[in-house]
Amino acid sequence: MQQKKDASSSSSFARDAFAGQNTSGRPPLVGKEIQRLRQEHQLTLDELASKSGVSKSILSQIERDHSNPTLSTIWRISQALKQPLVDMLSSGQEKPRFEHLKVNQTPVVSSTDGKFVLKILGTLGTVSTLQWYEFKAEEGGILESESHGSGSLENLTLVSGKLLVISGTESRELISGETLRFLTDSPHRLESLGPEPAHGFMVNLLNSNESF
Amino acid sequence: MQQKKDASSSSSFARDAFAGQNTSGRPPLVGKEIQRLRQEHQLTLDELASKSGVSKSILSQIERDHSNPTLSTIWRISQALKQPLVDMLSSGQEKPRFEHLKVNQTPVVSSTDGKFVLKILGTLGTVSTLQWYEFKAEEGGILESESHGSGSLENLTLVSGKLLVISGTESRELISGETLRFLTDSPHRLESLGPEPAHGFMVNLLNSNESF
DNA sequence: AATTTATGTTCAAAATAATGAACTTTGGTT
DNA sequence: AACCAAAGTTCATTATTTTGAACATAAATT
Repeated sequence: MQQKKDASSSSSFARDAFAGQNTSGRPPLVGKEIQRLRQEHQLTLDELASKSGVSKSILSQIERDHSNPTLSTIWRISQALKQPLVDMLSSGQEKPRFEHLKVNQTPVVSSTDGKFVLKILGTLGTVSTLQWYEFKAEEGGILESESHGSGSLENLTLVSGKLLVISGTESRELISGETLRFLTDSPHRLESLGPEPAHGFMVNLLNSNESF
Repeated sequence: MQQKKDASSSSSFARDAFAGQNTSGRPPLVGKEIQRLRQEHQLTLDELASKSGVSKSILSQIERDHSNPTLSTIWRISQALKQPLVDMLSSGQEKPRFEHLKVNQTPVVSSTDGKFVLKILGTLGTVSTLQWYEFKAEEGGILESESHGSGSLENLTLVSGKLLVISGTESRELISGETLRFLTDSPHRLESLGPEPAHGFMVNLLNSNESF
């Protein structure tokens, strides 16, 4: 008899996890989340094992965080549970927690030529992860932005006018009433095509560079 | 001499990746992305190895997708590169850059008398903690809402018209261009005072105390 | 060109994740 | 309670990742 595997594998995983120069945080513990999802789908370990192609024994250990799964293993599980891999990993981590907003002074930012005006309506989050704006731009008004960091998302709704949106190599044209959601992890640019002034709203989700 | 490791480990990783019942897709290939990030940070394999605590030999293999890294390994690398783990994984799988909602695809909610129209522009959060809207209400249009849960916050910006906001026992009158922020942990009510239609924008932060 | 230095790749061994079978536990039924 | 079936856990083995050292390759200096 050997009490080797489970007990020691568990502790060695923990050691492994904390190795290296990293002082803060730890690798995501996906066990709870996987178990939750599995139960939500009303699957037994055997069923998930056959769906995912991952053995039930390792599933059992992963759910209890007694094993340090391989990328391909996590991926196969996420596929079987129809859950984006990325969501599964981030779920264990901190959720955005909301804090109270400071008084809104509605600061205004405008392009150098004054043709593009941005009104900051609100900001939220400990690391300013969310901001929303109203914008007005006369014909030819341009707003150029740097990357907001990987994973950042911009949500544009055009109330009136015509707007050209360029992000990375792609571009879209928006007409009145339309909404566009796009990644802003690369420089991007908004241009009012006129003839009537563009007017709309924008909600930006900035990806904080927290551990996750 | 054995030509085992690199050659066969590569192919066995591939086999592994496609095993199981999953028919479509494949696990994210993080190699390219990791290499890109490392070079962006101007790090050598040795340097990244010492920063991350992951041996340089395995780094070399991971960058060439000759190994199927462990969750903790990827995590340590992502930490050293100051890159959210989740971003690193999703970078391989192309996400649509744009999501373009045409006018008629934007979900609309309206009051029974049709005088208050709410356009849902976007939602965010795995537990739907954030939503934003555009609204238009002709004179007399009323929107009644239940409590959104304690700690929930509503952010209203009025573009045009006049709006009466009642939350709990308090009430405020908003005129064009103003922004109001208030707690919605009790039933509340918006009323367009006219004569011109009220038009504005709303960002709601729902405080979800879900158990996870 | 030869020598050193820096960077990346492969090797052999050690560590551990993954597997299938055996075992235990849980819940329901007679 | 004894039995049974279903679900989860542990066991022994195998397959792979991970490691540190040796090796190879490229770049710079003499």
